[in-house]
Amino acid sequence: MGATVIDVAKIAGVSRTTVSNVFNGRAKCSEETREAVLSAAKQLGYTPNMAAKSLVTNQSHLIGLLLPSYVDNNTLTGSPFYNIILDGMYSVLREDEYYDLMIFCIPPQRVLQDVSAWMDMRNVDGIIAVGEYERSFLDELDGRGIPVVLVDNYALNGWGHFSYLNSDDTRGGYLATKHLIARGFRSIALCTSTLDSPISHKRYEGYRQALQEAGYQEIVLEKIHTPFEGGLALGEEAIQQQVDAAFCTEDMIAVGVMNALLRKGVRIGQDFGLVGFDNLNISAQVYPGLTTIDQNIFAKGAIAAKTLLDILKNDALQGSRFILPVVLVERESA
Amino acid sequence: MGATVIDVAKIAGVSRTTVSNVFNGRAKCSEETREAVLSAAKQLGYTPNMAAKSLVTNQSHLIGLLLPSYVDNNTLTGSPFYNIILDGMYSVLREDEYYDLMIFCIPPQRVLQDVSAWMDMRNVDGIIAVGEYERSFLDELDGRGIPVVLVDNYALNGWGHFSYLNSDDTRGGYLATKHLIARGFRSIALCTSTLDSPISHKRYEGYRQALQEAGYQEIVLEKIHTPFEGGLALGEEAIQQQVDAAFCTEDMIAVGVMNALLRKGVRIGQDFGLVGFDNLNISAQVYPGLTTIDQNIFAKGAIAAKTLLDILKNDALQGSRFILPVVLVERESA
DNA sequence: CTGAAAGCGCTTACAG
DNA sequence: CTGAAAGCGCTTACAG
Repeated sequence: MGATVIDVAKIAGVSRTTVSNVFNGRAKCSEETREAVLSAAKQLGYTPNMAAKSLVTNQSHLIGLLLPSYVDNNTLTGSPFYNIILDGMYSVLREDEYYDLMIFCIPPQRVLQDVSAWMDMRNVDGIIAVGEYERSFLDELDGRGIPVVLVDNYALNGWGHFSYLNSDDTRGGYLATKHLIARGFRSIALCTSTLDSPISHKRYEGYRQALQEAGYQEIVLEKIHTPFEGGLALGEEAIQQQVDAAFCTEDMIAVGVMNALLRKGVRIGQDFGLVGFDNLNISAQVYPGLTTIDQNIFAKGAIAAKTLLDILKNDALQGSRFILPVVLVERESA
Repeated sequence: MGATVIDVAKIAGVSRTTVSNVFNGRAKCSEETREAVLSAAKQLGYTPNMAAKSLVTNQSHLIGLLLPSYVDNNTLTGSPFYNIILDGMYSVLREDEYYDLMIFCIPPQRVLQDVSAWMDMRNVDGIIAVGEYERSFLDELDGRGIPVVLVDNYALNGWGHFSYLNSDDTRGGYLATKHLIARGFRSIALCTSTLDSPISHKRYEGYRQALQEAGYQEIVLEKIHTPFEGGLALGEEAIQQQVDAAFCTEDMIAVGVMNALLRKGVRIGQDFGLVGFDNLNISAQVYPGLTTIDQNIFAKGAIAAKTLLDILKNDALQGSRFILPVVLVERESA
């Protein structure tokens, strides 16, 4: 609130250097000195000022979290995915009170340049970036020289400061489609926003592979929109095309499809098989429950944070690529 | 990235004071000097370092956001409420690139003392606190001398640095219950986690008032749990008690109740009337759609942020109390 | 309209 | 094991 290292030094009867040393465990010092400093600090309610500390050490202990934009600008609201991944990150950061997260939601109008200036201004020690970004922006990120953890980004290697974290998207698509086939469905559509997104494309590849193995035909239904609303439209489409099952590349799309079908009186699980991807809370909350691919988003957030912290503390190397396993969670929809 | 005020001064051929003046619009200066400084800054890619700035001005341009704990520690995942309110806050902060948010999720084990030290360390300029807190912690918050905006907190007045933001919870409870009565339901339960929470209690008061006016009996069903799981149990309870309608104090509870009832073959909307509170996205995504009380959470977040910024800029006074209107959104569940 | 000097609260070689 | 001194990048009276 006000006490500085000088106040503590005065009361403890030592120099500021010693106070600093005690707090940072730098130089050895006698046990008495240590205790004198600590008790003086406690008495004064002393807390080191990060701004001052940051200025001299050039470490802000701040992590920048980059989140992609959404159609309607409300990144967080758009999908529960972000909640969960944030909770995962905080679960790790909490144990390391030292590091704080600063979120940069990047809406379409906000030029990436602004974001860059922002990171300069706050002097972030590291970055976690979720989703896909322009190549030139990635170049710039890498150019900062600080560690970056990329989550759900399928950019190829070649940068020195990036580490990658993905789910096994292809396998997820494969497992989902295999399950629908095993359940006896024969006309299985893929419902997605757009296959232009690398992540959707990976999931599509798994879908295609499973269909090929079974000798079935692929039916790709795309609809660019916010996930739920897109799903609503895709549900109508699925009925028109007379497919009897769908693998959706996101749970929220599946929830939209389900809603559209229930409205038409289709019995989900019997007449129509539906599998999502993510295992968001909502997939267990709708009725009938949604069968889906669990990608453990919470762990993803935790691992992203852990990876970055380890690199910052020189406990890990940059450049790793980590792929999280996925698993099918069977509920009532297929 | 590296350029300092000195580098800029050198290139522009002026003193650091002048550079600082130009950037902060402090003293008047000739147009030529201004341009020289600006172009030098641009050339060098200069961005003022917040840590240094903060150290001398004693303003961090950091806002601390306090979020309450959840049963399972995963604050954000627990309810989509937080997404939306965050989006609302960011919508305001984005226009004011200068301010950043730092989130403090407060799980049960994290002593409030730690949080306090944290705010000291980061030297936050202001605080937004969502939910209820211990009286002693509120005392301490007020004692910091920085502005605090309390959201969904029903603590009484008496502190000098607090401003309050609430929804019209009582009216919401009243509207919801009135609606169920008008729909012809006669045995209307209130489903909630606990009436010990002031916010639930306010909603309960509206419920009670409406019932009294109609001469109906109140039936309070409580279940302390995460909202959805609690709702599941409350749904069972509602069937046993043979009530024919329920007003739930949160949408997520209502979603749980709905799930439990659908599972028993109850036709929601016809056999059973259900009204929630919040108007989360999920209330429009489940089938049948959930009738609910809209409290415009996005606006709540935006207003909270705006209120704090205005106070920080001396454009507004502390101590205001703002109550947001609520409105009933009719869907299919009642 | 512009600049020299002091200082914000801390850490970091360096000397003792 | 401990301390005096310089310095991190900025702003702020104050003088001119």
